[in-house]
Amino acid sequence: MAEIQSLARGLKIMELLAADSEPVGITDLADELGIDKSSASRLVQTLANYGYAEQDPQTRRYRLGPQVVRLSRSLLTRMPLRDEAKPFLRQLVERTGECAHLAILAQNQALYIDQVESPASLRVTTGVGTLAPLHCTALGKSLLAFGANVPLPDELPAFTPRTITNPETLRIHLEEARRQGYAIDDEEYEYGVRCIAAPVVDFRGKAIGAIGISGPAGRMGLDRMSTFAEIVRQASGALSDRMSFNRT
Amino acid sequence: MAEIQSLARGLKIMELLAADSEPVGITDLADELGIDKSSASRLVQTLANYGYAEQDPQTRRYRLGPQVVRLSRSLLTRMPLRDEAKPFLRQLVERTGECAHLAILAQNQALYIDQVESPASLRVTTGVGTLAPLHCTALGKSLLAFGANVPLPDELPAFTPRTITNPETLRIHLEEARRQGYAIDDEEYEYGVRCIAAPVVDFRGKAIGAIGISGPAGRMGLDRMSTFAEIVRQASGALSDRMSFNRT
DNA sequence: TATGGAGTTGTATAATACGCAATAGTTGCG
DNA sequence: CGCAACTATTGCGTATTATACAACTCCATA
Repeated sequence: MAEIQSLARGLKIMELLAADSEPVGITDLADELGIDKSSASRLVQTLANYGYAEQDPQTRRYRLGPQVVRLSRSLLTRMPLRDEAKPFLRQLVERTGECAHLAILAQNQALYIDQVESPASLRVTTGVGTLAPLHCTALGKSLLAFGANVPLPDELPAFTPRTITNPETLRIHLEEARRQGYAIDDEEYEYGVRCIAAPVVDFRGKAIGAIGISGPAGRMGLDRMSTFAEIVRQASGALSDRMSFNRT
Repeated sequence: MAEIQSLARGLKIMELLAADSEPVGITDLADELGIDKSSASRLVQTLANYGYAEQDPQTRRYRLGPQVVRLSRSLLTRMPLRDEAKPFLRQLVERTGECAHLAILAQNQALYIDQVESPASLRVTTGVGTLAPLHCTALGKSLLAFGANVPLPDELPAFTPRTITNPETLRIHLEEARRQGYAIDDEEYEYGVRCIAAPVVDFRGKAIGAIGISGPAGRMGLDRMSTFAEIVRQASGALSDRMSFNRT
């Protein structure tokens, strides 16, 4: 596991640039990485040469460059799951009136890779590229419950009073989700937001992703949850079938 | 302009991974960069360690990793222009029934950074992260005509018979766009697709981006173009006003 | 005008990434 | 079924290359 130091440092710089909402100065970068200013300067200049960083001409500080957007698109458009899922996401919005999302597993979190927005003016959008925890989101739970060899998170941080923080409770909860074929997030991640999601499975029945809907608790009343769940489950099933066909 | 070699090589590898739709092997990477296989292997391993590359367990080949999606989102969400533009994009879709797009200048090309889809089943979508040439798209022409110090492209490749390939013709065309306050793409980039776009300008009147609509030529008849142009111009003007206010 | 802070550049050193060669693992063909 | 050709990975000595230190420049501020 030989690691190229200067490449690793460059990647870390990109992450620092991404983490800070304000442009970052060379000195800060150098301090955070524990390297000299000169090294940081040259690394970030190299990033800038290739469009991965950008220098604010005024402040001489650096922020992320537009090249990362291109790479992201390249990855997303080459993802068969994403293409196949799109019509189902649209269908979900049409049938439920809520925003629909598609996520995959990345770094042991749920990575949102597509979204179709609801026409309602009050809606729950989650930008493409967002990472969310597995234990308190409907998409995350679907990935947990139906994924192959997905370990339970070590920590179960609480985001609202309803977040499940006990591993044993979560285990039972996931068991339930497996039985039902779908997972629910009942204001466990964000106040006033409920979600329903179901896994997209491959030919082995293991999750390669998850799709679901999110909406304000007002519209996603508990009485309507089972109806919505059925709609989501249908869509995820049909999408899973399509994905299995694609397997060579 | 000292460049860190191994970081540059790592970035180039990411671009190669992005360019190929199929996963790429170490040997190919090494050949294309003109370096040894061992170096390529170690570089791509480092990328993989940080989530910027992923190894297909079956073929041992590499593709882009999910980390780039995160970086992209981080960049896009921190872009004030994008937030401000969203309602105007929605408004454009509402008023014209066509897809609306937002682009900025990146690497002397038009980089699409947001999109709102039309509800019509026949629609012209351009994924976020797409790069398009400046000389034959409405958004690109807007950036060219109203940008500060944007050089005319050296080459004007033809994509359709209507593409403007003569620099002098383009110059006059841009002059016209400047006078009108908007730019048109009349099937110059893609058959059957017409676009109208106008610049988003800062307090100096220089373009920081452009918004516009794209639709099938059938619906975007030449008789309706001036109506649509007025709608786009209004939206871009209002958005420009908002962006000027934000300037400190 | 001086001063303190920023980022960039010059340079010698030594760490580091490099290429070569050998190994291990896989696919394909006879 | 076994050999051959190809793949990716690892060990290792060398020299390139990235590094840290320091000098320098550019700005803002006092």
